[in-house]
Amino acid sequence: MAKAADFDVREATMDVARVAVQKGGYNALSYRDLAAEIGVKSATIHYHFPTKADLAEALVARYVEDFQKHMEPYLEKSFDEAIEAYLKLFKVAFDGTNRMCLGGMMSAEVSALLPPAREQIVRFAAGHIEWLKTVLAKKHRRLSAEALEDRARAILYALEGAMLMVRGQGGDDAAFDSVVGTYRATGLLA
Amino acid sequence: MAKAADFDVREATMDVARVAVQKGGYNALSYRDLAAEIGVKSATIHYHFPTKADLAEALVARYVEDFQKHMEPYLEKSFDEAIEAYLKLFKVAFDGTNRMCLGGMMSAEVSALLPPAREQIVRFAAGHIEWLKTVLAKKHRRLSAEALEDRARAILYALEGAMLMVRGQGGDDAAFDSVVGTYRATGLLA
DNA sequence: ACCTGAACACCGTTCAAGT
DNA sequence: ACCTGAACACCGTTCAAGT
Repeated sequence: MAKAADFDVREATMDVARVAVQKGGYNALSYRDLAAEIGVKSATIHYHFPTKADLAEALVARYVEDFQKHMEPYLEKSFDEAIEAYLKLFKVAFDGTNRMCLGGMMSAEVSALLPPAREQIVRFAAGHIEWLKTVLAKKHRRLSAEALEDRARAILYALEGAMLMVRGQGGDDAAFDSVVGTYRATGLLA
Repeated sequence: MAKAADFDVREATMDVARVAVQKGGYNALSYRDLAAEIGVKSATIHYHFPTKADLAEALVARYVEDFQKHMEPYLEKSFDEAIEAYLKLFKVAFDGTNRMCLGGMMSAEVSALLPPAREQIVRFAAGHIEWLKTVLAKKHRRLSAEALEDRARAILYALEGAMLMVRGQGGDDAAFDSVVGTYRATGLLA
Protein backbone atom coordinates (compact mmCIF):
# COMPACT_ATOMS: atom_id res chain seq x y z
CA MET A 1 0.00 0.00 0.00
CA ALA A 2 1.59 3.24 -1.19
CA LYS A 3 1.56 6.29 1.05
CA ALA A 4 1.61 9.96 0.11
CA ALA A 5 5.09 11.13 -0.79
CA ASP A 6 5.14 13.55 2.13
CA PHE A 7 4.13 10.89 4.65
CA ASP A 8 6.98 9.63 6.77
CA VAL A 9 6.18 6.70 9.05
CA ARG A 10 9.24 7.34 11.17
CA GLU A 11 8.30 10.97 11.80
CA ALA A 12 4.63 10.16 12.36
CA THR A 13 5.56 7.41 14.83
CA MET A 14 7.73 9.76 16.88
CA ASP A 15 5.08 12.47 16.95
CA VAL A 16 2.28 10.16 18.04
CA ALA A 17 4.48 8.18 20.43
CA ARG A 18 5.82 11.28 22.18
CA VAL A 19 2.34 12.48 23.05
CA ALA A 20 1.23 8.96 24.01
CA VAL A 21 4.16 8.57 26.43
CA GLN A 22 3.52 12.02 27.89
CA LYS A 23 -0.10 11.03 28.54
CA GLY A 24 0.21 7.40 29.64
CA GLY A 25 3.86 6.58 30.09
CA TYR A 26 6.36 4.42 28.24
CA ASN A 27 5.18 1.12 29.70
CA ALA A 28 1.62 1.80 28.56
CA LEU A 29 2.76 2.56 25.02
CA SER A 30 1.54 -0.06 22.53
CA TYR A 31 3.05 -0.67 19.11
CA ARG A 32 -0.33 -1.91 17.89
CA ASP A 33 -2.19 1.20 19.10
CA LEU A 34 0.54 3.37 17.65
CA ALA A 35 0.34 1.58 14.30
CA ALA A 36 -3.46 1.81 14.22
CA GLU A 37 -3.37 5.57 14.84
CA ILE A 38 -0.82 6.05 12.05
CA GLY A 39 -2.54 3.65 9.68
CA VAL A 40 0.10 0.94 9.33
CA LYS A 41 0.69 -2.48 10.90
CA SER A 42 2.70 -2.89 14.09
CA ALA A 43 5.42 -4.78 12.20
CA THR A 44 5.96 -1.61 10.19
CA ILE A 45 6.80 0.31 13.36
CA HIS A 46 9.29 -2.42 14.19
CA TYR A 47 10.91 -1.85 10.81
CA HIS A 48 11.71 1.75 11.80
CA PHE A 49 12.23 1.16 15.54
CA PRO A 50 13.18 -2.53 15.98
CA THR A 51 12.45 -2.51 19.71
CA LYS A 52 10.67 -0.21 22.16
CA ALA A 53 14.11 0.53 23.57
CA ASP A 54 15.10 2.09 20.23
CA LEU A 55 11.94 4.16 20.16
CA ALA A 56 12.49 5.29 23.76
CA GLU A 57 16.01 6.46 23.00
CA ALA A 58 14.92 8.31 19.84
CA LEU A 59 12.00 9.99 21.63
CA VAL A 60 14.05 11.43 24.46
CA ALA A 61 16.90 12.40 22.11
CA ARG A 62 14.52 14.39 19.94
CA TYR A 63 12.87 15.88 23.01
CA VAL A 64 16.24 17.20 24.13
CA GLU A 65 17.01 18.67 20.72
CA ASP A 66 13.58 20.30 20.48
CA PHE A 67 14.19 21.95 23.84
CA GLN A 68 17.53 23.36 22.67
CA LYS A 69 16.05 24.63 19.43
CA HIS A 70 13.09 26.24 21.12
CA MET A 71 14.76 27.73 24.19
CA GLU A 72 18.20 28.81 22.99
CA PRO A 73 16.90 32.12 21.56
CA TYR A 74 15.66 33.10 25.02
CA LEU A 75 19.24 33.13 26.31
CA GLU A 76 19.52 36.51 24.57
CA LYS A 77 16.50 37.89 26.43
CA SER A 78 16.09 39.17 29.98
CA PHE A 79 15.91 36.94 33.06
CA ASP A 80 12.17 37.58 33.45
CA GLU A 81 11.38 36.89 29.81
CA ALA A 82 13.43 33.71 29.78
CA ILE A 83 11.91 32.33 32.98
CA GLU A 84 8.42 33.18 31.75
CA ALA A 85 9.05 31.22 28.55
CA TYR A 86 10.46 28.34 30.57
CA LEU A 87 7.41 28.14 32.83
CA LYS A 88 5.13 28.30 29.81
CA LEU A 89 6.88 25.20 28.47
CA PHE A 90 5.60 23.28 31.49
CA LYS A 91 2.19 24.94 31.54
CA VAL A 92 1.20 24.18 27.95
CA ALA A 93 1.35 20.45 28.67
CA PHE A 94 -1.80 20.81 30.80
CA ASP A 95 -3.76 22.31 27.92
CA GLY A 96 -6.41 19.79 27.06
CA THR A 97 -4.27 16.67 26.83
CA ASN A 98 -2.93 16.69 30.39
CA ARG A 99 0.53 15.60 29.40
CA MET A 100 3.49 15.07 31.69
CA CYS A 101 6.94 16.27 30.69
CA LEU A 102 8.53 13.43 28.70
CA GLY A 103 11.74 13.68 30.70
CA GLY A 104 9.90 13.45 34.00
CA MET A 105 7.63 10.64 32.84
CA MET A 106 10.50 8.51 31.63
CA SER A 107 12.44 9.28 34.78
CA ALA A 108 9.66 7.53 36.68
CA GLU A 109 9.96 4.54 34.35
CA VAL A 110 13.77 4.48 34.31
CA SER A 111 13.85 0.86 35.51
CA ALA A 112 12.28 -0.19 32.19
CA LEU A 113 14.92 1.62 30.14
CA LEU A 114 18.23 0.37 28.77
CA PRO A 115 21.46 2.39 29.07
CA PRO A 116 21.06 4.29 25.74
CA ALA A 117 17.68 5.72 26.78
CA ARG A 118 18.94 6.37 30.32
CA GLU A 119 21.79 8.39 28.86
CA GLN A 120 19.26 10.53 27.01
CA ILE A 121 17.42 11.11 30.29
CA VAL A 122 20.69 12.40 31.72
CA ARG A 123 21.18 14.59 28.63
CA PHE A 124 17.65 15.92 29.14
CA ALA A 125 18.38 17.12 32.66
CA ALA A 126 21.83 18.41 31.71
CA GLY A 127 20.32 20.47 28.88
CA HIS A 128 17.74 22.08 31.14
CA ILE A 129 20.28 22.75 33.87
CA GLU A 130 22.76 24.31 31.46
CA TRP A 131 20.06 26.59 30.03
CA LEU A 132 18.83 27.55 33.50
CA LYS A 133 22.38 28.24 34.67
CA THR A 134 22.85 30.77 31.88
CA VAL A 135 19.55 32.46 32.69
CA LEU A 136 20.18 32.50 36.45
CA ALA A 137 23.60 34.01 35.88
CA LYS A 138 21.89 37.12 34.50
CA LYS A 139 20.31 37.82 37.87
CA HIS A 140 22.72 36.24 40.35
CA ARG A 141 26.03 37.64 39.16
CA ARG A 142 27.86 36.86 42.37
CA LEU A 143 27.01 33.17 42.58
CA SER A 144 29.66 30.58 41.69
CA ALA A 145 29.14 28.17 38.81
CA GLU A 146 28.52 25.43 41.36
CA ALA A 147 25.89 27.47 43.20
CA LEU A 148 24.21 28.34 39.91
CA GLU A 149 24.13 24.69 38.92
CA ASP A 150 22.67 23.62 42.28
CA ARG A 151 20.00 26.26 41.94
CA ALA A 152 19.22 25.33 38.32
CA ARG A 153 18.90 21.69 39.29
CA ALA A 154 16.66 22.50 42.23
CA ILE A 155 14.36 24.55 39.99
CA LEU A 156 14.11 21.83 37.35
CA TYR A 157 13.44 19.10 39.91
CA ALA A 158 10.88 21.20 41.80
CA LEU A 159 9.02 22.06 38.59
CA GLU A 160 8.99 18.42 37.50
CA GLY A 161 7.57 17.53 40.91
CA ALA A 162 4.90 20.21 40.63
CA MET A 163 3.92 18.89 37.22
CA LEU A 164 3.93 15.28 38.39
CA MET A 165 1.84 15.92 41.48
CA VAL A 166 -0.62 18.49 40.12
CA ARG A 167 -1.38 16.09 37.28
CA GLY A 168 -1.73 13.22 39.75
CA GLN A 169 -4.16 15.24 41.84
CA GLY A 170 -6.29 15.94 38.77
CA GLY A 171 -5.23 19.59 38.76
CA ASP A 172 -4.89 21.96 35.83
CA ASP A 173 -2.52 24.70 34.71
CA ALA A 174 -4.00 27.05 37.34
CA ALA A 175 -3.06 24.61 40.11
CA PHE A 176 0.42 24.38 38.61
CA ASP A 177 0.66 28.17 38.59
CA SER A 178 -0.32 28.26 42.24
CA VAL A 179 2.54 25.95 43.22
CA VAL A 180 4.95 27.96 41.07
CA GLY A 181 3.75 31.05 42.94
CA THR A 182 4.75 29.42 46.22
CA TYR A 183 8.15 28.46 44.79
CA ARG A 184 8.57 32.13 43.94
CA ALA A 185 7.34 33.37 47.31
CA THR A 186 9.68 31.11 49.26
CA GLY A 187 12.67 32.14 47.17
CA LEU A 188 13.40 29.02 45.12
CA LEU A 189 12.32 30.47 41.82
CA ALA A 190 13.97 33.85 41.63
CA MET B 1 -1.89 -26.98 48.59
CA ALA B 2 -2.02 -25.93 52.25
CA LYS B 3 -0.01 -22.94 53.46
CA ALA B 4 1.38 -22.22 56.90
CA ALA B 5 -1.28 -20.86 59.21
CA ASP B 6 0.55 -17.57 59.56
CA PHE B 7 0.84 -17.09 55.79
CA ASP B 8 -1.63 -14.59 54.36
CA VAL B 9 -1.67 -14.32 50.57
CA ARG B 10 -3.45 -10.98 50.71
CA GLU B 11 -0.82 -9.47 53.01
CA ALA B 12 2.08 -11.01 51.11
CA THR B 13 0.67 -9.72 47.82
CA MET B 14 0.42 -6.18 49.12
CA ASP B 15 3.93 -6.25 50.56
CA VAL B 16 5.54 -7.57 47.38
CA ALA B 17 3.37 -5.46 45.07
CA ARG B 18 4.10 -2.21 46.91
CA VAL B 19 7.85 -2.62 46.50
CA ALA B 20 7.44 -3.77 42.89
CA VAL B 21 5.39 -0.68 42.02
CA GLN B 22 7.87 1.57 43.78
CA LYS B 23 10.65 0.04 41.71
CA GLY B 24 9.03 -0.38 38.30
CA GLY B 25 5.67 1.30 38.34
CA TYR B 26 2.08 0.10 38.29
CA ASN B 27 1.96 -0.60 34.55
CA ALA B 28 5.01 -2.85 34.79
CA LEU B 29 3.47 -4.84 37.65
CA SER B 30 2.68 -8.42 36.60
CA TYR B 31 0.22 -10.71 38.38
CA ARG B 32 2.22 -13.70 37.18
CA ASP B 33 5.54 -12.34 38.51
CA LEU B 34 3.81 -11.39 41.75
CA ALA B 35 2.31 -14.86 42.11
CA ALA B 36 5.63 -16.54 41.34
CA GLU B 37 7.42 -14.53 44.01
CA ILE B 38 4.77 -15.39 46.59
CA GLY B 39 4.51 -19.02 45.54
CA VAL B 40 0.95 -19.20 44.25
CA LYS B 41 -0.71 -19.04 40.82
CA SER B 42 -1.77 -15.74 39.27
CA ALA B 43 -5.45 -16.77 39.51
CA THR B 44 -4.97 -16.84 43.27
CA ILE B 45 -3.99 -13.16 43.30
CA HIS B 46 -7.16 -12.46 41.31
CA TYR B 47 -9.17 -14.20 44.03
CA HIS B 48 -7.93 -11.60 46.56
CA PHE B 49 -7.68 -8.64 44.16
CA PRO B 50 -10.05 -9.31 41.25
CA THR B 51 -8.44 -6.69 39.03
CA LYS B 52 -5.25 -4.62 39.07
CA ALA B 53 -7.49 -1.63 39.78
CA ASP B 54 -8.50 -3.22 43.10
CA LEU B 55 -4.88 -3.88 43.96
CA ALA B 56 -3.89 -0.32 43.03
CA GLU B 57 -6.55 1.15 45.29
CA ALA B 58 -5.61 -1.11 48.21
CA LEU B 59 -1.88 -0.35 47.81
CA VAL B 60 -2.25 3.42 47.94
CA ALA B 61 -4.85 3.22 50.74
CA ARG B 62 -2.46 1.21 52.88
CA TYR B 63 0.42 3.52 51.96
CA VAL B 64 -1.58 6.47 53.27
CA GLU B 65 -2.44 4.68 56.50
CA ASP B 66 1.16 3.58 57.04
CA PHE B 67 2.26 7.20 56.68
CA GLN B 68 -0.25 8.37 59.30
CA LYS B 69 0.75 5.61 61.70
CA HIS B 70 4.46 6.27 61.28
CA MET B 71 4.49 10.07 61.22
CA GLU B 72 1.74 11.10 63.65
CA PRO B 73 4.00 10.69 66.70
CA TYR B 74 6.40 13.28 65.27
CA LEU B 75 3.68 15.94 65.51
CA GLU B 76 4.53 16.05 69.23
CA LYS B 77 8.20 16.71 68.53
CA SER B 78 10.06 19.84 67.50
CA PHE B 79 10.01 21.33 63.99
CA ASP B 80 13.57 20.17 63.31
CA GLU B 81 13.01 16.65 64.56
CA ALA B 82 9.79 16.30 62.56
CA ILE B 83 11.31 17.59 59.30
CA GLU B 84 14.34 15.35 59.76
CA ALA B 85 12.08 12.31 60.15
CA TYR B 86 10.09 13.41 57.10
CA LEU B 87 13.18 13.73 54.91
CA LYS B 88 14.40 10.35 56.11
CA LEU B 89 11.14 8.86 54.82
CA PHE B 90 12.16 9.89 51.30
CA LYS B 91 15.82 9.04 51.72
CA VAL B 92 15.38 5.45 52.83
CA ALA B 93 13.76 4.58 49.49
CA PHE B 94 17.17 4.97 47.81
CA ASP B 95 18.78 2.40 50.07
CA GLY B 96 19.65 -0.52 47.85
CA THR B 97 16.35 -0.96 46.07
CA ASN B 98 16.16 2.50 44.49
CA ARG B 99 12.44 2.85 45.04
CA MET B 100 10.28 5.81 44.12
CA CYS B 101 7.64 7.07 46.52
CA LEU B 102 4.48 5.06 45.76
CA GLY B 103 2.35 8.20 45.70
CA GLY B 104 4.66 9.92 43.24
CA MET B 105 5.03 6.84 41.05
CA MET B 106 1.30 6.31 40.76
CA SER B 107 0.82 10.02 40.14
CA ALA B 108 2.87 9.57 36.97
CA GLU B 109 0.65 6.65 35.97
CA VAL B 110 -2.64 8.32 36.92
CA SER B 111 -4.03 7.85 33.41
CA ALA B 112 -4.04 4.10 33.99
CA LEU B 113 -5.99 4.40 37.25
CA LEU B 114 -9.74 4.30 37.86
CA PRO B 115 -11.47 6.84 40.14
CA PRO B 116 -11.14 4.75 43.37
CA ALA B 117 -7.34 4.63 43.06
CA ARG B 118 -7.20 8.26 41.97
CA GLU B 119 -9.07 9.21 45.11
CA GLN B 120 -6.42 7.45 47.16
CA ILE B 121 -3.75 9.46 45.34
CA VAL B 122 -5.58 12.60 46.44
CA ARG B 123 -5.80 11.23 50.00
CA PHE B 124 -2.05 10.57 49.87
CA ALA B 125 -1.21 14.19 49.08
CA ALA B 126 -3.82 15.51 51.52
CA GLY B 127 -2.33 13.40 54.32
CA HIS B 128 1.19 14.66 53.69
CA ILE B 129 0.04 18.27 53.38
CA GLU B 130 -2.00 18.11 56.59
CA TRP B 131 0.96 16.64 58.47
CA LEU B 132 3.37 19.24 57.03
CA LYS B 133 0.96 22.07 57.87
CA THR B 134 0.97 21.07 61.51
CA VAL B 135 4.76 20.88 61.56
CA LEU B 136 5.23 24.18 59.69
CA ALA B 137 2.83 25.90 62.10
CA LYS B 138 5.35 25.28 64.91
CA LYS B 139 7.88 27.54 63.21
CA HIS B 140 5.76 29.97 61.20
CA ARG B 141 3.26 31.07 63.83
CA ARG B 142 2.16 34.17 61.94
CA LEU B 143 1.26 32.43 58.65
CA SER B 144 -2.40 31.90 57.75
CA ALA B 145 -3.80 28.41 57.29
CA GLU B 146 -3.85 29.04 53.53
CA ALA B 147 -0.22 30.14 53.46
CA LEU B 148 0.78 27.10 55.52
CA GLU B 149 -1.06 24.82 53.15
CA ASP B 150 0.55 26.38 50.07
CA ARG B 151 3.96 25.96 51.67
CA ALA B 152 3.25 22.38 52.72
CA ARG B 153 2.11 21.50 49.20
CA ALA B 154 5.17 23.15 47.65
CA ILE B 155 7.47 21.16 49.93
CA LEU B 156 5.78 17.85 49.14
CA TYR B 157 5.76 18.49 45.39
CA ALA B 158 9.38 19.66 45.35
CA LEU B 159 10.53 16.60 47.32
CA GLU B 160 8.62 14.26 45.01
CA GLY B 161 10.29 15.97 42.08
CA ALA B 162 13.71 15.62 43.67
CA MET B 163 13.06 11.92 44.23
CA LEU B 164 11.73 11.41 40.71
CA MET B 165 14.60 13.18 38.99
CA VAL B 166 17.49 12.00 41.16
CA ARG B 167 16.33 8.42 40.60
CA GLY B 168 15.94 9.10 36.88
CA GLN B 169 19.49 10.45 36.74
CA GLY B 170 20.80 7.33 38.41
CA GLY B 171 21.56 9.27 41.59
CA ASP B 172 21.62 8.05 45.16
CA ASP B 173 20.56 9.34 48.57
CA ALA B 174 23.56 11.69 48.62
CA ALA B 175 22.37 13.34 45.39
CA PHE B 176 18.91 13.64 46.94
CA ASP B 177 20.43 15.25 50.04
CA SER B 178 22.24 17.74 47.87
CA VAL B 179 19.02 18.90 46.21
CA VAL B 180 17.31 19.09 49.60
CA GLY B 181 20.21 21.26 50.72
CA THR B 182 19.49 23.68 47.89
CA TYR B 183 15.78 23.69 48.79
CA ARG B 184 16.87 24.71 52.29
CA ALA B 185 19.35 27.31 51.12
CA THR B 186 16.83 29.02 48.85
CA GLY B 187 14.21 29.13 51.59
CA LEU B 188 11.66 26.58 50.42
CA LEU B 189 12.37 24.03 53.09
CA ALA B 190 12.45 26.01 56.33
C1' DA C 1 -13.16 -20.25 51.75
C1' DC C 2 -9.36 -20.64 49.02
C1' DC C 3 -6.70 -22.21 45.08
C1' DT C 4 -5.86 -23.65 40.18
C1' DG C 5 -5.70 -25.07 34.86
C1' DA C 6 -7.26 -23.62 30.83
C1' DA C 7 -8.99 -20.40 27.81
C1' DC C 8 -9.54 -15.51 25.89
C1' DA C 9 -7.85 -11.24 23.70
C1' DC C 10 -4.08 -8.47 24.46
C1' DC C 11 1.29 -7.30 24.28
C1' DG C 12 6.45 -6.89 22.04
C1' DT C 13 9.16 -9.34 18.89
C1' DT C 14 10.72 -12.09 14.89
C1' DC C 15 10.83 -13.47 10.18
C1' DA C 16 9.63 -15.23 5.83
C1' DA C 17 7.08 -13.31 2.25
C1' DG C 18 5.43 -9.75 -0.47
C1' DT C 19 5.89 -5.07 -3.39
C1' DA D 1 13.56 0.03 0.73
C1' DC D 2 9.45 -0.56 2.89
C1' DC D 3 5.45 -3.10 4.47
C1' DT D 4 2.82 -7.20 6.23
C1' DG D 5 0.65 -11.92 8.07
C1' DA D 6 1.62 -15.25 11.04
C1' DA D 7 3.76 -17.16 14.81
C1' DC D 8 5.95 -17.00 19.63
C1' DA D 9 5.86 -16.25 24.64
C1' DC D 10 4.12 -12.83 27.39
C1' DC D 11 0.05 -10.04 29.80
C1' DG D 12 -4.76 -9.33 32.72
C1' DT D 13 -8.96 -11.57 33.20
C1' DT D 14 -12.58 -15.14 33.60
C1' DC D 15 -14.53 -19.35 35.11
C1' DA D 16 -15.43 -24.07 35.77
C1' DA D 17 -13.29 -27.31 38.63
C1' DG D 18 -11.00 -28.80 42.53
C1' DT D 19 -10.04 -29.07 47.95
